[in-house]
Amino acid sequence: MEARGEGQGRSSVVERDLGRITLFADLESAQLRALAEVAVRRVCARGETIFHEAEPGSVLYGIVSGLVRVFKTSPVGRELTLHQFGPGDAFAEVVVFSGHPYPATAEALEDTVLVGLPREGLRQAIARDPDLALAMLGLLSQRLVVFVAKLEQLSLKEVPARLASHYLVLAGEKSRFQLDMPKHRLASYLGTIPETLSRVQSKLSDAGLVAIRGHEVEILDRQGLENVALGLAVV
Amino acid sequence: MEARGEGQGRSSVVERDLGRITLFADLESAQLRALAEVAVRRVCARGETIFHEAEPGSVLYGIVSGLVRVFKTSPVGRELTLHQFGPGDAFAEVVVFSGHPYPATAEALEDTVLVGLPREGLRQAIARDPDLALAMLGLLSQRLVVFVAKLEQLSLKEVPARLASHYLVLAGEKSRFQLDMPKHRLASYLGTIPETLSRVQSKLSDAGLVAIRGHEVEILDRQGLENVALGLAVV
DNA sequence: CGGCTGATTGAATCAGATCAACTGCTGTGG
DNA sequence: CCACAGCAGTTGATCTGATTCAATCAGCCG
Repeated sequence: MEARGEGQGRSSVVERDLGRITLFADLESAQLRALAEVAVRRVCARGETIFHEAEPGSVLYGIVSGLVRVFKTSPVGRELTLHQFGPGDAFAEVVVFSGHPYPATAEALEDTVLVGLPREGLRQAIARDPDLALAMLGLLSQRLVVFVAKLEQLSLKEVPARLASHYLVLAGEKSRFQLDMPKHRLASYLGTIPETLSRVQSKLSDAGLVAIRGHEVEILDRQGLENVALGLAVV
Repeated sequence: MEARGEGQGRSSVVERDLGRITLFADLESAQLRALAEVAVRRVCARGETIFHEAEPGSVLYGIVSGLVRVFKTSPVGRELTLHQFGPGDAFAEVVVFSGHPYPATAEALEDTVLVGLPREGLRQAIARDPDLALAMLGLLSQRLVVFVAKLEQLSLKEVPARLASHYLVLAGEKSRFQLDMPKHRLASYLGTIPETLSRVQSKLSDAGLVAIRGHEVEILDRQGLENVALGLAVV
């Protein structure tokens, strides 16, 4: 449970938490204090559901610490992971501006501390501060770009191409990196299932494009991997 | 070609056009006039490409009249239609706020009149007018909701379920309606190909759920169709 | 040492894509 | 007015990527 102290004490804790959210990092301290007035702290245990798909609600969350997964579930139990968020990230912006219920389910993957911002308080802050408005628009646009890429992958690319691009994104400039989630979740993130992911991973290894040991991946043939990612080469 | 008249004349034409875009419909006339100063009119012939995927750019478009399709193309030539937009709609908001190049290609399906708003002018208008900011946030959120639904459909539902939901959306309360695009484009919109769409459509007809004559669809068994849409029933 | 979860492998199956042929409609030009 | 080119749509036969089901294996922790 949270401290229930009134006024200054509670508020300044939340204010500090808010400052850690990227979206609010550049706010004037007066703005931040105003937001802190309406913000609520929420602590979730690992495994806890933060909100459920189709549940009506109007609060945007920022992650102070912890890890959160946002996903959709099919009637037959398969899952599609839409995002995995860490400290500093904000999510569920959509319910604040669209009036829709939560379009997906959010779950805490670790013990997680959140700051929640209810619709009205946030809308007022945005109305008062154009920079915050633009920052929020940037965040949503960013999200849209990611979704368009995901749609393209799901509809037009096969699993090897999706996995190859994912590796390339994670790798960036480097040639070795760590997978940031267990493989069954990576499968759900790529819109497939663990068995298929496993087979595809072997194929990429056998083709000499990557080497995998546990959660560590090394890129051996970047060009080849890019060709697979673009669908130009088969594995 | 467009009239090239300076000042009042040209500006007021654009101003009238801007007022027809839903996003700007509620703007004060002073705001509208300011926007009109930076807006450019653009006329596209049927079949013309408005912008191409990966092309750098920074202008948001509103549709004064005509019809526009936004889509992604795969290396092997398959297409995924992301949206079809008509008069009053705005599109390509993403490039204004994210700095990314256009994430998809836009094509005029009919002779089309557009108003284009370059990044800086629009950002200034938004900074000045909180209501416009909120309207824009609402639009982007709306878009995100649509994309999440599309992602779910592509990854978790099979083609019959996608087609059934599409019918239900188009139908609304009514039991008869017109398809708003030719079938090959509907296929691309649902993430499949014309042959498959054709077969699935027959299945829905054979199961007595719908009746189809040309572009007119009649819903015969709403409950049954909803079950298919949810993936609860097979056809 | 069990027992659990995550990961892998194999065999069978299936939805959807591909390839190819054919129908029907519409508009154009001889 | 008919012939025919051309595109939209349908239908059939086949192929294939991916899922399903089942069994096994590896690592980890109590």
